[in-house]
Amino acid sequence: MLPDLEPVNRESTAAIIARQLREAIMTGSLPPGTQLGETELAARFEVSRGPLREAMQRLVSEGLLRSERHRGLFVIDLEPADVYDIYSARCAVERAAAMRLVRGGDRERVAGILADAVKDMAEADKQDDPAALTEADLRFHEALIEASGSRRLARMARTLLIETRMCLSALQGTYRKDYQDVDERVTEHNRIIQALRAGDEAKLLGLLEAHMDDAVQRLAPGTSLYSGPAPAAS
Amino acid sequence: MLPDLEPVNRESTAAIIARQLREAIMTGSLPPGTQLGETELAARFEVSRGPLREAMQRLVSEGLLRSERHRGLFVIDLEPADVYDIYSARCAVERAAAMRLVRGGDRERVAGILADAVKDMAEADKQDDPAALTEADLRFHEALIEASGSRRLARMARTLLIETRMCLSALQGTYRKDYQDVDERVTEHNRIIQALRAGDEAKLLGLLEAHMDDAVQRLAPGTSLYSGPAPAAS
DNA sequence: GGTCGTATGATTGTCAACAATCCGAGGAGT
DNA sequence: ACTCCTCGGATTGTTGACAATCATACGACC
Repeated sequence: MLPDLEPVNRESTAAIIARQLREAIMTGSLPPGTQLGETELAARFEVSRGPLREAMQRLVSEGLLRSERHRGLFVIDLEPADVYDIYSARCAVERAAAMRLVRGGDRERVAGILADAVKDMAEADKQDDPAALTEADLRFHEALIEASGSRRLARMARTLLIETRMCLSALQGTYRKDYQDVDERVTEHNRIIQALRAGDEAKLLGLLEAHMDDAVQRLAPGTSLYSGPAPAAS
Repeated sequence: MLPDLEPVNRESTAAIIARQLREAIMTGSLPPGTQLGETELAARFEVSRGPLREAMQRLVSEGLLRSERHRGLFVIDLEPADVYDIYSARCAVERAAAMRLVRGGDRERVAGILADAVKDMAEADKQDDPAALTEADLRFHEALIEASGSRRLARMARTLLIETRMCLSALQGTYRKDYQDVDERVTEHNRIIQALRAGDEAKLLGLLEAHMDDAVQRLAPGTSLYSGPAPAAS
């Protein structure tokens, strides 16, 4: 009779606060190493310390915060080895998502969504807006995962994409100088869409791997997904 | 001067409780769908509801608990589609771990650890102890991930292995009847070790995928990693 | 001068009480 | 018999207060 209406299930306070904290960490409002003072944050969110602590525990279990007992919670700081760690994990997750899509998803619909993100990337490039470009880039990958329909891959990817943005912020200086390659980045994404449309799984996965490897080589010169983790693996 | 002594960093109460809750969910002491009454659990852990709630929020963010506001927290219940979801995610994670190992790990040392787990599997088989066999099986995969040295892969795998055990418990009936294939399972694991020792990445990854696919086909007859997710993908 | 001990302030960890919401039983009305 | 309303018990959500721990500044002592 009525169109399928889903159960209400309102969001818990901890979930809302956790989301805002994630956003703050991702955008750099809470830079790596920052201590999260409970009193101050609780006042800012206009809640007591209870719900705030619950939210922070979520981020601890996601690996975005590190806890030192009786000392406080700190935003994790990324070491060089984390670049490889993050991107190899992303590669695994996005590979799996792509496989699901090719093997049983609505490829054409997804390709359209992805194409929108790439269009935004090109737009951001034309307007010389690096922040918007990064945002569109991440949205591309987020959409790819989302479209796979896997709750678990989505949850993993969410954290990994936040950490990716943290990497980019931390290495912003060295990132800018390679900025001329933005055309190539757009092309890479377009080729991925093309392979998805064609249903060419081998090519799609290969392009994804190469895409991740490119990023690793840009962010951590001298290392590569194909040459294995750095000696000081985390 | 002194041998490298690491910072103390004691475990938080929430972390301890969270670990015990995970254990209880994994072993089936808290079956899927169970509501976690705060008063009762807090009394059992001999803490107040505060730390307990913090611990439970961790499990919510890991996806092991689902939260219904003003109603309570429940152990997730696994639907048929989750089998594919879990195993495809596991496949991705373990693939990535295996790649790291082949490309930059101490293959021989790891192979030894894995061989121990397989030996325990064979032992459990001889004594007709299915619980011990499952435990050894999971320890094999846990060790594989652990040896990869990736914090992120390890975190993902921890949750996935718990969910794997939940699947096995839920489908225990249909699992037992295929029990004659235990030799084959041991052999599969041994072949994986062999490929790892040889450093044959392509073979290693292929064996891992096949291993996961076998499990999917056993647990959810008619579906396969290679044929794509079921229509009602979660 | 340098090191150790001590006190002080601030922060985190924990708890018990209060408020808000949900669920079920019971009864009135049709 | 069925529906709706209401009420009571139980559970969750939130808060402020208290205890424990940590970091820093200051002063005593060698």
